[in-house]
Amino acid sequence: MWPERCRAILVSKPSVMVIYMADLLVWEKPDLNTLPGVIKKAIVEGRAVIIIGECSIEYEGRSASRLGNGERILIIKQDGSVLVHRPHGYSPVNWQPETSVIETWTDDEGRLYILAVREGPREVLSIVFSRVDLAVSMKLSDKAEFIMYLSEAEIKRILMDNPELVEPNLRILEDEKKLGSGQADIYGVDGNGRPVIVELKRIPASREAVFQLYGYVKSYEAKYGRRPRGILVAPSFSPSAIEALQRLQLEYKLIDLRELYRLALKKGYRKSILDYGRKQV
Amino acid sequence: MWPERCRAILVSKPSVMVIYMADLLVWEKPDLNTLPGVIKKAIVEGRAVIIIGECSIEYEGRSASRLGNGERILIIKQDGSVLVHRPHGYSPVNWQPETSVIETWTDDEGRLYILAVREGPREVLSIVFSRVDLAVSMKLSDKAEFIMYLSEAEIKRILMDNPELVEPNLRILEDEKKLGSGQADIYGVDGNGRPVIVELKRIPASREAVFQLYGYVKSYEAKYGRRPRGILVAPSFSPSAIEALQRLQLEYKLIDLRELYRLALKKGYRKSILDYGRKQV
DNA sequence: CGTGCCAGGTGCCAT
DNA sequence: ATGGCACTTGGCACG
Repeated sequence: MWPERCRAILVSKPSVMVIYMADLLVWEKPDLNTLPGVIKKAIVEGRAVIIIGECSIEYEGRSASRLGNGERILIIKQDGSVLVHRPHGYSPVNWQPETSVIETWTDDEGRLYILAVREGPREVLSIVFSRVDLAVSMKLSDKAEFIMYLSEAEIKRILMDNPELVEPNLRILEDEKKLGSGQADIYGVDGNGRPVIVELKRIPASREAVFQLYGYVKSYEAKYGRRPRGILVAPSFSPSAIEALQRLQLEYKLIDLRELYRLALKKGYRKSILDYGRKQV
Repeated sequence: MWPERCRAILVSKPSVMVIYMADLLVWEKPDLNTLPGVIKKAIVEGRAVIIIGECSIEYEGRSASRLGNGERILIIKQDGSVLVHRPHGYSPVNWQPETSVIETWTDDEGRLYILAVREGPREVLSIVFSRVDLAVSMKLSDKAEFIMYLSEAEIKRILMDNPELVEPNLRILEDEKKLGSGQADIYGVDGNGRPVIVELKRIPASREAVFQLYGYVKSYEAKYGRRPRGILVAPSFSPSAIEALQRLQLEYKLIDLRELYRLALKKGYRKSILDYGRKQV
């Protein structure tokens, strides 16, 4: 049933085991009393910890939550970030961001307490394990650079190199022009010398985006005494966005992300992976 | 150095091991060729998989990204959701939501490929492991109910039970009144019979919240021919929010989340955990 | 530190 | 499916 190169070891009752390798330690069915030491040592040495077992959770901070007993995966990273994952879904059910300080101990009944505390705002995450099936401690080395394509920043770069994609004869004057409390994505002048403010969205534009653009237009008008054109650039527009655009006398321009991506691919000589596993027709 | 109840086993060269328990299997330094079978079997049986090792990642979908070799933690959950975590931070560096379909194989050079593909929108996540230190497969049982306190929904419930916290003599008429494209949090009438629209924020209110409220007020006016009062209720207000409130002739009301939480505690007989680990003064 | 704003935002619920 | 919006949003940049 299992690949033949795997050996299977049946462990019928709780036991404790450490497999020691270069930088990975594994405890199977550990005595919970040993884990506070494991966790503290890991944190001191910059190691990450994974604990799999049955726990209950309380959180209190900006909000508050409670979760009864269940089997979950806990990850404590080197920087103090904590994640608790249930068996389903993308999001952790509870977590603590990286600035948290971790305390851990066991009580008389052998339960393992893990407390992740963060200040400003004060938030407390309390995890109590009644049973641990597996604990792993590891030092991860990961120095690779993460490269993101098609972010709003990259789209803006493409549009600023090719302003005719927004409007013919548009001349870019300024990137991230400060206006009022925020900053306009792109500022320039059109073929008739009229100032143009461009707000760019890489996702379908909602009414919020229109208000954002409107705020820049109003700030510009208040500052320079001249009403600029305002153009919302996005791959699509919600009905409420279009209604608001018309009401506030603003313009909009569709962009085709695929087209922009082809442009980026051409410039960067990158190969698409989107066809992986696609059904052959 | 380690707690004395732990046994340490030194593994000097790659080997393959399975620890079999009720519902948890562990492979240490597995031959990568065995892992596609492990993963496929896990998915079929509704088990989650954790793989720790060195991998590179490509993603393409709504955006696109690339990440070179590094040591990471991969989680594949029962529902097809995939998370890849680097050694630092709260967020996974790459992921795939729960609807993804997972394919996995190895190539001639023994590298492990894991492809998570999602449709609508089509997104492809490709993970290639060149080395795996640990693989875990487990069936997690977690039926507990997650209870969230102090969400906006709970705050609204408290305010609707105690409308005087918003304004004396306020009478609530409607919850989530549909107005235009969105819906106002609370709708009622004040002591003088004038309609009141309340927009509630559980976080510091920004200018966006003011525009949101303004949209509801305008929609109400357009629909009923009468300008209602608009009250923004929040724990604090940004300067730009206050400026916008005054410009648009809207009102605002501070709420004290702690006070509301005490109310909720009193009703729910819950005990705060915020004092855990706080320094004694 | 707060303020503003993007994010492959995610999640929930509505039509 | 799309729209509207809250979220312990997280994350970054900037003053």
